[in-house]
Amino acid sequence: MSKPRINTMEELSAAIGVSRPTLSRFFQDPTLVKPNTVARIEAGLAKVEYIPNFFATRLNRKSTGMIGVIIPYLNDLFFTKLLESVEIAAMEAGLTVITQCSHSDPDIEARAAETFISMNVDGALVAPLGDHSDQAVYRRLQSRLPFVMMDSRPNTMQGVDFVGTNHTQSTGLIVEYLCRIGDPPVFLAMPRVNFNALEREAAYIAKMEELGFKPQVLGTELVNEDWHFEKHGEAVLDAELSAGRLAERSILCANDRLAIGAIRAATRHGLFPGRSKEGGFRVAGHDDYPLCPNINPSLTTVAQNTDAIGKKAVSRLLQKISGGLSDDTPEITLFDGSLMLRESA
Amino acid sequence: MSKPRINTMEELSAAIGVSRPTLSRFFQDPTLVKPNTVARIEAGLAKVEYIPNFFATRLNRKSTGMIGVIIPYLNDLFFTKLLESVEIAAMEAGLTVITQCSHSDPDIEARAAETFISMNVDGALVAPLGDHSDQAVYRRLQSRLPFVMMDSRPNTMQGVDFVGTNHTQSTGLIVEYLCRIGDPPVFLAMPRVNFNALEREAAYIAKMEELGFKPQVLGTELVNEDWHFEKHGEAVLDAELSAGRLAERSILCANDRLAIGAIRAATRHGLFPGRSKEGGFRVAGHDDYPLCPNINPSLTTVAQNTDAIGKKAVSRLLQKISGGLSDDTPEITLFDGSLMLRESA
DNA sequence: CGCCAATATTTACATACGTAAAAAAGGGAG
DNA sequence: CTCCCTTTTTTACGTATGTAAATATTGGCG
Repeated sequence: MSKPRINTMEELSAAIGVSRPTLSRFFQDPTLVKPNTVARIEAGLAKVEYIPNFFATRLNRKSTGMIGVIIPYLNDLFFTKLLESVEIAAMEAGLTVITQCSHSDPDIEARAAETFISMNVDGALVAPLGDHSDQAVYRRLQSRLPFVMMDSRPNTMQGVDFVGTNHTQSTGLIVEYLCRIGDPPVFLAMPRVNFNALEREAAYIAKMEELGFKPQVLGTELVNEDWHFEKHGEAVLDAELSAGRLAERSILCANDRLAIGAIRAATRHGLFPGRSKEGGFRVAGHDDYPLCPNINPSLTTVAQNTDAIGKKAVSRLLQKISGGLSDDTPEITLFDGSLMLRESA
Repeated sequence: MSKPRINTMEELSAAIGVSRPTLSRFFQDPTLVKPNTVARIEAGLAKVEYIPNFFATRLNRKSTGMIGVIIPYLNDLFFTKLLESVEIAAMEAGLTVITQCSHSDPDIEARAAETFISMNVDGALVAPLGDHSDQAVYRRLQSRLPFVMMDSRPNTMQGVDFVGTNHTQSTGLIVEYLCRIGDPPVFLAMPRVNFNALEREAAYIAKMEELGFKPQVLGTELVNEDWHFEKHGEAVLDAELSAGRLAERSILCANDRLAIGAIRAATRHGLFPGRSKEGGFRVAGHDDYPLCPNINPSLTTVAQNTDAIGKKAVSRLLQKISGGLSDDTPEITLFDGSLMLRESA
């Protein structure tokens, strides 16, 4: 059952009668070794238990075959979807992904960056924490590694490669839809924890003005710091409804989690958002959170293409790693959002 | 702005006039070096940019200070909460966590295990994939590393350290509650993707029989493999309600995501689950998914103590790593669930 | 001023493997 | 059988650090 365990290539070399450098080449790429020898090595490996040491193999290589990924939160299905897309794309490219989560803490984010540097990762992918994270960290990563930002981008980081959503388009899309089908929406803003919050808000205002409507933004004051979006949305809408406002309006929420809270507040006030009845009370969100189709009513929203963002971030990082770029102009890729029409608006 | 970059301890030694072995000890623990020298080193470090190489530092140590964690899914807030708890506990213990996600794929899970072994991690924490994962992988990890399983445990892995929830207690608790306040519940089972599914189902049956009621289990046939719990719950309940059954019953769902789907099906049939009206239609879940308080109606459920599970798993692993265990009897720790009374039941 | 203990440095070797160059072996063609 | 080319082995050094032992230095104290 349990084969003899061999710890080093040296021992393995002695055990199966093939020289260590040949073994080294074999483990890097078996095609570098004659088929005859490959067969001999594989026969030998079948009889013992040996795994090359991860650290030792990477210590003296120009490339470690690893990339570092930092995401700000784990308890958010948006980042989780993004991470999944990144991990799968990286795996297909043969890279080992080292993931670190900032857990809402800029210090942890900074430490993660140092860890990546000390690991000699080939590159780093970062979804930033928000406006309270230390941007020196990003600059430092950028100066030392192939580096791509995802999802949101500090406005002081213009010179960096970035992959995200075109919030002007995506927010504009749903504003236009809401205005076309019914009353122009008010905007339930999210706490300004990151830069997308401001972009969406600005996009809402711009589109409303373009259509000749007066924008109205609610809930910009930060209720709490803890990303309790649902509670925030619920509290803001509850206050409005209690004051006798908004009961016949359309409400565009800056993200789906706010919308989930808003719907809950509405229901408690006896309102059931929906697009069935023309012109009535409606709620829409942004992001296409995985639970949107399953809540009551299912949430009309605009989907971010997390899959495309993750894939593109990895492929762009690979480009920068391979270094075959004629110019090093930062590339900004923004994917369009797509309308997900469901019951709530 | 940019300090001279120094890549090796050797260079650093030359640059600031302190011997390399002293620097080595300094980076491992500054208290091993005289305060005077510490000050000299820190003054030197302030003038240059240097980070010890992660791999080199770990190559020749008995302990790498790293633990590997495998979780089966990323897009599930339960695992995400568990991972968060684990990461924070590990961080407090000064460990570097290497996280790998199986992405529903036993092959990926197996590869992750090999990666951990090749990295010489000090120990591994695994939340298994379910009944289609290769249990040889777990045995292999167990034979080579301090190893603790979390969340769910294959019944063929009895001799392993395990930390999870006492499903007999937790499920019993909510069954007892539902029976006490209203009609005895039917059980909406989850697709049998893991071993907890069976435990909860068995616990439901046992408690019902203990209370003198006839158990009734629905939805054991696997609708899909993809953990689309919400769709499964919705489909099963929709079928029942369409057939004119269950409209006045209480429904205990094997987990909250099923319950979310069940509530959606109910709402579409004009039913609004709640405990306000005694004895009417009710829906309850299991796990205390983060969104439970925010859906409509908010979901009555029984909370798994993910925080305690994560902390305990880490501390148990640390015990095994330090090796100060008089016996090596596997330890099974099961935390009780706690009732979260909300609107739905 | 000299001694002792604490600390630092020197020296040397270890970790597990990558990599390059030179030497040896093997295999096929003539 | 010999030559030539390919592949493998040998040899040696490199990667960045840990660690142990011997030696040197330092500081405090009598």
